[in-house]
Amino acid sequence: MSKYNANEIEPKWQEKWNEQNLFKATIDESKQKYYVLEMFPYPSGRIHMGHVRNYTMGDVVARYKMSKGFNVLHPMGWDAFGMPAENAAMEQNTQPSDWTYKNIKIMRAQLQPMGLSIDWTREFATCDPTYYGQQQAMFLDMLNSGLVYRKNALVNWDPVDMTVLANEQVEEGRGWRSGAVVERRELNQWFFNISKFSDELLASVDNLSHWPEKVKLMQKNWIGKSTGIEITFQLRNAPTTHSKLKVYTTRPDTIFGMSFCGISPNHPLAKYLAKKNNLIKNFITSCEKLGNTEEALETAEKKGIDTGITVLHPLDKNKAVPLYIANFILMDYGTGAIFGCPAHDQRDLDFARKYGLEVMPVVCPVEEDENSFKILDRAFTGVGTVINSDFLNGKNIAEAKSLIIAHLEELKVGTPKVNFRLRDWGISRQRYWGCPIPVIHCHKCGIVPEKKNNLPVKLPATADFSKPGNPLDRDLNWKRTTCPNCGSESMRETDTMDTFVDSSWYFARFTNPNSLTPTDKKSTDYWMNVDQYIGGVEHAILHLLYSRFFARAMHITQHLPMKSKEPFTALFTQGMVCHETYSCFKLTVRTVTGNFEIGQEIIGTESKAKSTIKFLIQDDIIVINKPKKAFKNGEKITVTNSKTIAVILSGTTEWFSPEEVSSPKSEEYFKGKMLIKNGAPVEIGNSIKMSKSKKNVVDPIDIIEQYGADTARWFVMSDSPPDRDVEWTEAGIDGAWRHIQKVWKLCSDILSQKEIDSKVDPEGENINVMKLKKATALTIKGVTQGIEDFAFNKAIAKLYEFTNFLSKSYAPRKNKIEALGHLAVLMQPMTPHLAEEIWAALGNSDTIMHQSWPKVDETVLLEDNIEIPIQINGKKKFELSIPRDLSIPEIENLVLEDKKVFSLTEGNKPKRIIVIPGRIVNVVL
RNA sequence: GCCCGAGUGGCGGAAUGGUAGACGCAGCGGAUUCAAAAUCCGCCGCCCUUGCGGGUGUGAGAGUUCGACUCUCUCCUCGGGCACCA
Repeated sequence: MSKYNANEIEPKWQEKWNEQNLFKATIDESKQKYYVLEMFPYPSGRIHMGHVRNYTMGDVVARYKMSKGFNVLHPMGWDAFGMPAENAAMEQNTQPSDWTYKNIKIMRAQLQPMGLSIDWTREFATCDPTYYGQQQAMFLDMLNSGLVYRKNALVNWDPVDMTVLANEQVEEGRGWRSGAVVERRELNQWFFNISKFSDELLASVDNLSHWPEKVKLMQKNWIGKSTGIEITFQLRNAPTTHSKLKVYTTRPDTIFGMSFCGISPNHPLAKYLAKKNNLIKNFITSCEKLGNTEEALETAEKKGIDTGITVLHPLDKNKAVPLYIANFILMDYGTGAIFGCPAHDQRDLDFARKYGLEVMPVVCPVEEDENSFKILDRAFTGVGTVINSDFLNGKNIAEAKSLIIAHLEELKVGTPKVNFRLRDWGISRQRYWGCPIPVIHCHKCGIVPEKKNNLPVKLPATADFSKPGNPLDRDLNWKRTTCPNCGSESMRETDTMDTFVDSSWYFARFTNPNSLTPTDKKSTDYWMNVDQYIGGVEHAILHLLYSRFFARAMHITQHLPMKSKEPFTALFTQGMVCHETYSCFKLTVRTVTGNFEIGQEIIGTESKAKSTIKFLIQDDIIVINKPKKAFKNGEKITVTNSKTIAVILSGTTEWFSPEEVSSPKSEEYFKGKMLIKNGAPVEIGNSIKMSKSKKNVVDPIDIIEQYGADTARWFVMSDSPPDRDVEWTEAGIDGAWRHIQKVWKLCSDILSQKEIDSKVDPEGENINVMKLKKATALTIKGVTQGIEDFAFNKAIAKLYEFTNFLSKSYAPRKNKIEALGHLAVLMQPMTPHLAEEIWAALGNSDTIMHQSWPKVDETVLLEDNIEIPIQINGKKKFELSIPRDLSIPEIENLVLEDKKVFSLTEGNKPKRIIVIPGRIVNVVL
């Protein structure tokens, strides 16, 4: 046997697996199914380390479950619609579909060498008409069931991508993909009625017992349930069409502290007033412009305009407060109107201070005196006693709330109400590369659903990207059609669906990707739900919430069984793959002459220079404004002209990839890393998520070519817990590679060992066999537990331990061979190729995949004597070997009679002795 | 601002009320080698001690307990989520 050559061995086994169709999943009612799914990739063109980690985790689970006897479904597909394909089309003069399918081909070829146990016969891309046609069919069913509707709505408009974004896709006022500042526009849009399920989606989060708490909490917060009351106020001096104002509040207990009311600039009353009053009109216009930049959003001042209308207090006939239009009130939450109680709400307080409105506290903190309690610049939002509030005085907040709600209800001016932060899901996108919304605009019949027989509504094969905007809208050939209802000339809907729709049901489609309906009952009944779903935490809200909604909608439209309302039984969110970054600070400099010492700290003499200049060096000048690193490295560089200094005019950070840097040959130069091309020292930055922009990427393909898939798989699973970020290091991957070699060498060594060893004492041999059996049992236990708990790093630690143990064992050859077989089976989920190779070397002709997971032999774990730690006053002093099944009093006696204990206690009688059998003994003095 | 989570050797981490530092990486010493690589053996928290051994130690401080990395409270630092949601 020779060195383990992954490049030969891995493809060999992959071919054998394929020949035998080992991973093809078929319904078998006699076996228990297990559906493991990793979030499918976007076909960007190359796989990255994040994929390697994600798919290795899924593969470990899939292979483990297979060997546990489950009928495993482990599919793969492509989340293939979306903007990058259109951008590529624009930049490279190609078509989105060509670009996408080419990328899929490349990425499939890149995934294949990883040796994943995937049923590739189920593969599909969401841009396949066979997939999105079924999506359109479901859309029609959902339209029919009232789960889809169209409305005129203020939407987030991304001016760069020229499309609408969902609220969830706007991050800090910018488009999640383009980064462009989002504008508000009013457009006619398609919506999924996700908010209809707000309560249910919220409530059933608690039943997701195998989801990370973190994700559940994020979903809960996102849905954002609040309970309160809707109050109707009478207005005075208002237009007759708007004599009443509805306001939503969660703090009706503070109603006696009301000092103004406010409505959103988009409120119908505001719009009405704007028609008559230019000041109001201008104010509203300025509000729409405001809040466009990120800074404006953060520091936006509370502004308002007095409408001249007064609001009557429902419980205090003498009280009337002004009605403002205010920029901080959202139209799409509650009623778009509020009552302001400045003492107990920071926003209201800011507003009141600005406009000189009354601030009267109505809740007094317990430790304060109600007569002297004053609100300064911070609103009081804590608990306390109600004051200045008529019949509510002296009550606590909860009591006051229920009293006032009952009272307002009795007066018929209030209705208890629950509100949610979650809005309906706007899915219209003005893009080409997405699933067409299958409806037709007929000038006679209005909006008419396409007939199911005519599905899929296919995208035109090519699109024109020479102009901005939606190519579908310009493609009259495609757009023109006849009304399915009356046959008259009409136009297709040119909006396509948000790509999150595509990924909201792909897991269900995998159960039968060839079905002529979205799903079929037999397949979903058998394969659903996803038993283990694995992906990035970045999808904690959007994708996972949409999928939960879709599963419900699919149940209502009879595409999924009742049991699939929560489609993902267990969820695991893996951490990112990180790498340290390498950068140089590249400067534009102006040279100035002067008498300066090298290394001297100087102040920039040019007024344009913003920062204090630290040092500088040499003709072509390296100036670094982060001096620590520069200085350490300073010795290496000789300054030729000490009169030349540089003044920083501007600087940019330039990033370098790991391939571009190396360590200096001798550490005498400096510790750290340098650029290979010119020896310049680089600044080593924190380890952060691998990203193209920071260039801190390691290409999985290079790694697999160099070390093999098993090494890469082993490395990404070792060391770091899977839910945490893992740092990719050269030393780490080398270590993994050495271990693979070591296991293979161990296999060779054991097999080439002679059948020995007559010299060995029979009793000694017996002890070695027992030790090996015990180690085997402990390893099986540890690895099984590790995989079951998603603690792959611990499973791997056990395998390291066992390998080391086995390589030092003096047990006879036949026992070692048996142990080696166990090692191979236990390693199979992580390093399947190596496992197969060992299994074959041991003389087996069948694949190791058919080998079932070993069981722990508990009998060998029981020992007659156990080592038990002895503590004196809670501090461990030494260990004592005692017979396993002694009773507590027997242990006590044994310990008290022990010489060491006697000397440590100096003969004093212990106050107490605590015995935890099998664990510890604590002697308390 | 609000809500979560995490802080353990030089590094990744293990131990979730009972022996702190499993396992890996890096480092150090040795064997092998003409030499190197590879491999193998040993050491490896910190302080004192030639050694035996002792002390100390899980972000800081208090508390609960026979016993705390683990539970409670306060604080510090880092990471994440949400952010005019009335």
